[in-house]
Amino acid sequence: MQNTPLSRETLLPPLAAHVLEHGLGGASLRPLAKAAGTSDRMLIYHFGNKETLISDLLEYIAGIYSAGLDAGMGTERAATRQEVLAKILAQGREPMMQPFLVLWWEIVAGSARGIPGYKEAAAEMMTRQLAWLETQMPADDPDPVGGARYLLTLIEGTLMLGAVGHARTAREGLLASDLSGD
Amino acid sequence: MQNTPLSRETLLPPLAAHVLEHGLGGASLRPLAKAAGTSDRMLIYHFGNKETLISDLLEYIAGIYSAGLDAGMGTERAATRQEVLAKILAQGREPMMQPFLVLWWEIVAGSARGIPGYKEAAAEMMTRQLAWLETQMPADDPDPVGGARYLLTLIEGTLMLGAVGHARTAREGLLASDLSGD
DNA sequence: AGCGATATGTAGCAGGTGCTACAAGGATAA
DNA sequence: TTATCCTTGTAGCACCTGCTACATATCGCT
Repeated sequence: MQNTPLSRETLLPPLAAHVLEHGLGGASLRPLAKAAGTSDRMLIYHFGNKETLISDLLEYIAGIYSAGLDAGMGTERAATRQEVLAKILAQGREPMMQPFLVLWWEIVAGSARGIPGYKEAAAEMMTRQLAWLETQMPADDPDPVGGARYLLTLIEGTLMLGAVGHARTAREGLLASDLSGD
Repeated sequence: MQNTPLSRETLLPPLAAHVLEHGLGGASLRPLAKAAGTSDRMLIYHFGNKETLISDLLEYIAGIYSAGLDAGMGTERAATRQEVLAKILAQGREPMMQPFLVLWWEIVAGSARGIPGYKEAAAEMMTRQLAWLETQMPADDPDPVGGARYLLTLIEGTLMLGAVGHARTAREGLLASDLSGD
């Protein structure tokens, strides 16, 4: 009956799609299995238990995210930190990114609460974003490494405020800063 | 048997304590009721359903948080933005604040996902924190309103990075900024 | 052809979920 | 006293939870 052989590799993409749409918190085996065209029985068979399923899934999603960052990197370099910031925040406002952002806060929450697998995935994604951000810094930036960390802090703060309906607060805060870097 | 009459008001404090310790995600009626010394039956009776229970609880917790901010406000004013930032981040590192922070990310996640009641509570808490932050700005700050928004963005970004194990990244980022304000 | 390993379907278990039906206590008002 | 309303306890329902026992089916290998 099945056309494609079942394995972790073939299962993870539809599982990730389901989680991106419906979230991690309410993700239970039977809906997940349905999204992957299988049964809960098979998910347990291939992953052992739910906890490692979620861990593997988070790792996989972190991988997609990293790949997406690399792919979405524009060709021309920004000239100022403001431009870098504006470019990234604009990217975060794109509809395509929304499910990712929503899931992201769930991962942060799980990480803060110490749920197995969450902190690893979250830290991995942040490390990747930081590395990517360093490549995006202006060519003449006096301190690209520190600047990237500074911008990352501002970006995450802005995203958080946006998530709770305070996008305007963050925008006004950024306007009130100069971002000069020295 | 019961010494204190049951009502929303008497139920909310023990419920909030339970949620601060065990989180919102896994909070189900029977454990919540047990923490409050009642039965799930009574929780439904007094709140109607679980959704309004959680909404009321979030509102109540937001209230505690605001009160705590007011109470925790030091007497002497900081002289520079760096001092304000350092003071607040030090406060966020206190053990007493940890359950609150952990819960906070769950609220942010719920807000981002649009779960009823979460966005209201989160926005309320941010509004309060912003107002409090404005009162904390240095007396000679050139732009206390914008500066408070800027600092709030930095604070939340720092807290988020801390939640995912990147506290050091945020610290280095803040060192690389000057925070001057003009 | 026979055999063992891998893979999958069906059924089900023990426990948890939000919520409700029903009855009964207790206070209060007539 | 009787009637009424507010509050509470006991059972229970229908469903969902992760996971498992058991029986097949399918495959490569000898």
